[in-house]
Amino acid sequence: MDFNNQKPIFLQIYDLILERILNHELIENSRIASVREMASAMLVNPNTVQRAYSELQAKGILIQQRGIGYFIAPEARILALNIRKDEFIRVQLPILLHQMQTLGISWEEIQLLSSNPAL
Amino acid sequence: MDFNNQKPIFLQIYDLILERILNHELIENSRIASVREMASAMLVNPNTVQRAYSELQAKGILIQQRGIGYFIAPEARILALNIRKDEFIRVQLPILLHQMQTLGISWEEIQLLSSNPAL
Amino acid sequence: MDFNNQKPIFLQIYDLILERILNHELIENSRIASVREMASAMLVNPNTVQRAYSELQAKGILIQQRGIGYFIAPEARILALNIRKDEFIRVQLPILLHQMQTLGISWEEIQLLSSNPAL
Amino acid sequence: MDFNNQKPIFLQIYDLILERILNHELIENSRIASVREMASAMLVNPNTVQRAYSELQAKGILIQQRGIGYFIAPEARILALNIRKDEFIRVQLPILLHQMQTLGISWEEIQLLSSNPAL
DNA sequence: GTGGTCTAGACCACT
DNA sequence: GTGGTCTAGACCACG
Repeated sequence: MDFNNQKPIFLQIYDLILERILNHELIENSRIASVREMASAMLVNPNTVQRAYSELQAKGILIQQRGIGYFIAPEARILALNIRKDEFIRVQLPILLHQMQTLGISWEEIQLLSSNPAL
Repeated sequence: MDFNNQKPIFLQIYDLILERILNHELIENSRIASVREMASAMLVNPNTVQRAYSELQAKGILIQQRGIGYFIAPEARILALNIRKDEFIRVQLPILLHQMQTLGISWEEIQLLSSNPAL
Repeated sequence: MDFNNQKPIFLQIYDLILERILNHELIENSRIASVREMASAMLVNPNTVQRAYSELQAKGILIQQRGIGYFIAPEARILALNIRKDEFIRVQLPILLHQMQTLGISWEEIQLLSSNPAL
Repeated sequence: MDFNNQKPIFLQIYDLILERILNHELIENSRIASVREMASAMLVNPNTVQRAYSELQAKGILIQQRGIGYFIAPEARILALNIRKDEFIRVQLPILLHQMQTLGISWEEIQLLSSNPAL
């Protein structure tokens, strides 16, 4: 967690969970840490975690079981992939292309820069 | 101007001016519209334009001549290019690479997607 | 049982039993499954079933015979009908009427929609 | 506002605004009271109003203009109507039909009850 | 124990 | 002034 980031903490948590699902660190159908557990693990207020969980539930990534906790949805990974991929194509790719054009950078240059170990 | 965007308006103006300099729509050494002119043209609060101009001045893109107005710096275009390129390499490229990895997208796929006319 | 529903599980059980009495699936004066039996049949915490039974007992639908179990009250069906009908007229009908007014839906429209086989 | 209601306050506010748009009490394109104004008018915490506004924004009913406030979206009324109508057909109508069946109530009876002035 | 909501009060960026 | 986020702490219903 980066508290000095401009990105809201609840979104950082949201992204972190998405990432962990993609990484297979969080397994479908398994239970995820309770709101309170996650909050104390991340040194964050439970409300903040709650908000991240709610958004994930709204997207179908998490499923709440009353009085028990949140679970990773059976189809969470594919959903997460689609959400991320969709956002990538819809938002980030156009920006990338636009920048390449105005900055006059070619695909060759980018791939060259990408092989820089410092990244 | 997209006022329903999450990007601050002053940053949108900032980017717009940078863009216009790169496009040769704004010529080095020429005068740029006054804060008030720009503000009324964009239906925006003058404070907002002021902030964009100030940031551009801090980066050396604009030069203020007291009592006269703001001018495009002689070396504005090359500066603008460097600012953008630097930010691209330092910030955006690493994110891009990370996403490609977690989403399992290859350069070939990206270039394929990029040729989509909808973008 | 729909555990991903916003309706509390104990209420779902409560309604289910009422429904079965109205359907003649549960017969007056007969014994209903014990709390533990019902709980394990429904994969639910016994506390949850207990609460449903208690509410039904409070309304006179179930009768507890200590050490033996719960029984469907002799007049359970008529009671259930009245409870439901009363709640319908007191609570649901006014809401329905209000919605019809603000949404501009007429009785004819509703009856038309109702004949939709998808419902 | 009914603080002793089981329905969350933020949802009550959400519904109230929807209702006012349908009633033409809130006009499209006009500004709605600021979060703080609404909060003090309703004797409620600003966070609670904030949440209601956010949900309305997510549905396209409200539009935020940075630093200025929230506005009723141009197409707010039609959107509100659709949201409500959709929910009515998807959720409430099936329940109504089901109840009519189990309670043995006919359309004639309902319309008779509906003309009761006490409602 | 679980999550859901609310308040009070704070700090921030933006207009 | 505006909204957005966060914390701390409380209370509630549910299992």
